[in-house]
Amino acid sequence: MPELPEVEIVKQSLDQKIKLKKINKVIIKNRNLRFKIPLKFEKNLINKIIKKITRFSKYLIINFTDNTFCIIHLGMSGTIHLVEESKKKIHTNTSFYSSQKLPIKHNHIKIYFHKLKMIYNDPRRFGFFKLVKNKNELLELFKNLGPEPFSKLFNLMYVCKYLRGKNKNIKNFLIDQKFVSGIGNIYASEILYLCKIKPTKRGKNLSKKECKKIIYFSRYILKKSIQKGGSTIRDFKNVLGYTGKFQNEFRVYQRENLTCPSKQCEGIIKKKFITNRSTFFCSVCQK
DNA sequence: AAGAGGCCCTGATAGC
DNA sequence: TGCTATCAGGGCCTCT
Repeated sequence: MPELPEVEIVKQSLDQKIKLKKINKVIIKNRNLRFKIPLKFEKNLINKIIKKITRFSKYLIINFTDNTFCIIHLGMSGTIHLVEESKKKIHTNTSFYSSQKLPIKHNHIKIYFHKLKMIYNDPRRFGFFKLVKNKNELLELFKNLGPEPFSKLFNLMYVCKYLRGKNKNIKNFLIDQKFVSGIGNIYASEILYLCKIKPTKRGKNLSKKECKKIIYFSRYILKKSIQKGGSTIRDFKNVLGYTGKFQNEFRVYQRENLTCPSKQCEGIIKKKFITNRSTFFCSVCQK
């Protein structure tokens, strides 16, 4: 469930470890990710040198020195692992399998550098890798995505205007990447809790003050989560490595039937399916 | 055109 | 024990 903060953590660690490295070899075990990996993929990557790793929304972008790019999306279960050539794992990302041990199944892509390899693991195969020829093609791919919460474009006028007259509920707006990009199902519940807004409230019924809160707390939650190394859900091995800590600070997510954490409130956290996605909220203090 | 819902996929878990 | 059903959720696609 990598949302913006988790992808940001992966980006930061990847950038540290593989910047300026040259790709020596690529091995694909399974091409059937969200988008089928073309046969020429390996050949196209060989000898490319990594300039830097950047991120937009939930997308990792490997920038090569020849001004081409490789976009990586982790889908819901994708993880990236870096392994020293001695087969000893030196680093893992933060989402599903923050185990010291490398997962055995579903290691679909292996990219080899000098004394280091990068492994892409993704049991559910909702993620993808895509090579991009130039900056224009990159912009084209992202053109339908709304601004990130941190962007100046995600401002009061934009939010009010976007929600005006809309019947759709605010929770679905928060996870709608055309409205704002980077927020997923977990953080949407957390943001609305801090805003004290009911997830089912229709866009058109939000006051200006509430729109302001949406902006403020979207930024607040994502920033806080990045500071804590993101959230690690279902970390069943629970060992060393780059395990996120923000899941310990969830106020409502997966806290059904617990009391509302707000001091003045004695409500009980409820779970409700909103368009097939679990949503958590306090029915007393969220209006 | 807005919005709802289906679908892709595997693994963990619950219930019988 | 082994079976089946349910849930997890990002994003694309179709249908109304």
